[in-house]
Amino acid sequence: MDQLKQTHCQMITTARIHDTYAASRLLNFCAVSESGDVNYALKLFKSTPEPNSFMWNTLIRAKASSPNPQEALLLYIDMRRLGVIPGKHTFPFVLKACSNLNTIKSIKQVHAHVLKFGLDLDLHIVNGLIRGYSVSFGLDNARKVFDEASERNLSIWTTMICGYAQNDFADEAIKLFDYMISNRYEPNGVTLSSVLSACAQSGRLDLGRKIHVYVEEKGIELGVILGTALVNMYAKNGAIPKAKQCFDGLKEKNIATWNAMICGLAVHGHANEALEFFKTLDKRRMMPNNITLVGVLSACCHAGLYDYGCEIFYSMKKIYGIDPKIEHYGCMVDLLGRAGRLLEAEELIKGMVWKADVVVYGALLSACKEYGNIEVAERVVKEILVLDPDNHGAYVVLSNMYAEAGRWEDVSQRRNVMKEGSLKKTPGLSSVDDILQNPDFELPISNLPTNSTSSFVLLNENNTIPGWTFQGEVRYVTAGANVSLPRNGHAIMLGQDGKINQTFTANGDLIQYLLTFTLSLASDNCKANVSLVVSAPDSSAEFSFTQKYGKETWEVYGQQLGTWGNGESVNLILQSQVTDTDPNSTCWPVVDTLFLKTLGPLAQNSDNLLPNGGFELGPAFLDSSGEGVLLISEPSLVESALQQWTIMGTVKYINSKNHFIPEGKAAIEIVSGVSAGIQTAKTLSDGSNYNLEFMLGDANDSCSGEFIVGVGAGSSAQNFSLQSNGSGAVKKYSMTFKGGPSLTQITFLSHKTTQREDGVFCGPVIDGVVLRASHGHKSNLQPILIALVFLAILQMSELL
DNA sequence: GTAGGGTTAG
Repeated sequence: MDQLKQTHCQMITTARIHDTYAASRLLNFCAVSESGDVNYALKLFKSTPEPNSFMWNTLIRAKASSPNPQEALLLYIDMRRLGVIPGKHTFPFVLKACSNLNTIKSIKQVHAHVLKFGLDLDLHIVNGLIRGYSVSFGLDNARKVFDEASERNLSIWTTMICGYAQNDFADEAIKLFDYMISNRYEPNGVTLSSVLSACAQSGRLDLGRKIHVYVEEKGIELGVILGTALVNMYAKNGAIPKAKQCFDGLKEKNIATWNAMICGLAVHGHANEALEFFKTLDKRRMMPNNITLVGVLSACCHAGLYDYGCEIFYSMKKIYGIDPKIEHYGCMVDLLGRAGRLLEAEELIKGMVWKADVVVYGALLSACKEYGNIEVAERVVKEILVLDPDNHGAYVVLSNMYAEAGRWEDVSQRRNVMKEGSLKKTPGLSSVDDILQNPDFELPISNLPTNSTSSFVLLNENNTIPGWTFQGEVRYVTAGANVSLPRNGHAIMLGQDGKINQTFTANGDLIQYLLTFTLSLASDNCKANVSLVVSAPDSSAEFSFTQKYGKETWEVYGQQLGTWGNGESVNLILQSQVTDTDPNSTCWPVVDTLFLKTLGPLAQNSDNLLPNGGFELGPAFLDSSGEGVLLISEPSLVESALQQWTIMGTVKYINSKNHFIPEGKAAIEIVSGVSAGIQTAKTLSDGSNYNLEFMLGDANDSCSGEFIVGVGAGSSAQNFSLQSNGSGAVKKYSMTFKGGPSLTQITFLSHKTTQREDGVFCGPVIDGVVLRASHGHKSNLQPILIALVFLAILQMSELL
């Protein structure tokens, strides 16, 4: 800076300072260099009569990574006010500022400006947008930018993968990584750091190992970040010796590397070793940070080291200069709670400068449960419900505590409070509830023979099953050598005239109930044609095995039971039905793992005329529904399990956990071949132009071949095809059509039958169906984005 | 003359 100042003087005395180009070089050094001085840069800037866009960019860049990133945004606003046109270098810095801001969410407004200046094709800017949305405005938006990018490079893939990993969507991160590999991109160390983090979160030691081998084979340098990610991956997955080996082998370590080791050891019950590592930090002249102390305190919790934990907690400010944050208090509440010091824990929470959150209270509630302290638990539950009115878990814990203490009146009172809706559900959101009793038949029958060799025990009046009533031949099935069930355990076989039923009470204003369940057959060598009939007061559907739609011996089905209001009593009946008599048949239906999901009123989406065009609203996925949930033919819009769509043939409702989904968390795979598909209808204005957008893809389920989907909209029809190699691809299509006089129908029908190599029927994936009024002129700016621009300009002018 | 993506947490 000394030399720079001398040069600056020379430039002033020789009037060269008026050469804006030369002045900008001075500014650049001050603003960007490690040995620079941002304040000096600001003075220089202010003394420049007409700073050019380079100077603006440089200053915005400096402020974007400063402790006050909002100053970068204010500079950008000044720049606009003075009429300086931002360029392709401006927005990466402005977007960086958005990403670095913790509180103000400005990404959407900046996005609007990017569009306004026509810079949305620039890859650096696309990257900045994805990053910005990932940290502040939701992954769905980030993914939308990613999906709609005209072109992608490794950085963009990496940013999106990192976005998932950092937001705890490890499975999504890994899925996208797989997809990236299938698109033949070669990951580098930056990409792999994020993927390793995802492997650590989701227990993917297998993939983590492969990445380690890949890194070694490719000679990718194990720098401190990639090295730390690797150590963390091994440590979190419990491969402690391997973690240590990597740790020792790293040339460079920082505090994060040590934290990965300490936290990994703490989590896996090696508390004392974690503390040993912690004590070694001193010798390595490494300074612990707040995360280190979280690890140390949690190690103390796990090992019950009450005194040492307290010592660390009460001296951390003095010794390490770290103020205890809510995370540290969380550990302490846990530590005190485990030691039975519930009142002290409660006092500790009251004394915090932060507002206690659900995690802190949750730790205390667990301790209350452990020690049976109902008095404290009641106070804690009250606090939890203030913070999170929908927290059923807290009620359940308290209710169980009453039950354990024999306070049955309190139990039923609690239940009533829940039913009367002091725990109100938010409309439009779905929830999965424990509405049914014994829904997976794991509460055993009254006289389950302990050493019985029989896997099928006949129910009778002395041998009943909790929660259910039954008639006819009903058998209690236990998984074993000759019976396989979704979660092992138990299930119910419905034999001759077999029927089970259960009554539950609807709670909430007109809520729709969707049932998911698994169905298998008691013998895989079936002659007779037997089906299962599931019925409720307003609906009935018949399920039978016709084709193989998954690799398991059971299949998962979804059905809408009906819509009921508060207090209505619903009788759910499951019974066998013989459609082709064979008295020697042993081929009866076996049902298991029933799951009820409720859906509130349908939310309207302003930029899509079709509600549920993304198929996000449908039946629940079971843990065992890796192959998706089958929806059978249902011609009624009102009775369909897939909101707003009728079903032809059989379609599979698939989720992002187990399949490649073009958008959001769920999609439809048309599996039963020719003329199977989905249909919806909408009142449109007669003769007006509309635009229908949708995505056609494959589910990454090895379903390969040519997919042909016929799309009908009003009186228009068109075929769309996709050559699938079954590894997760998607194509976006659109078509225009005219609205009809009454209801206009929109139909997606498969024109081909496809089978996987293992014989399983499969087919095209449909997702992201968007219907919009078309305004005639061709614009690649979508209406929503145009609206966004106007909104943003309005907001910006308010700021000014 | 200016630019992008990464590790650790109750």
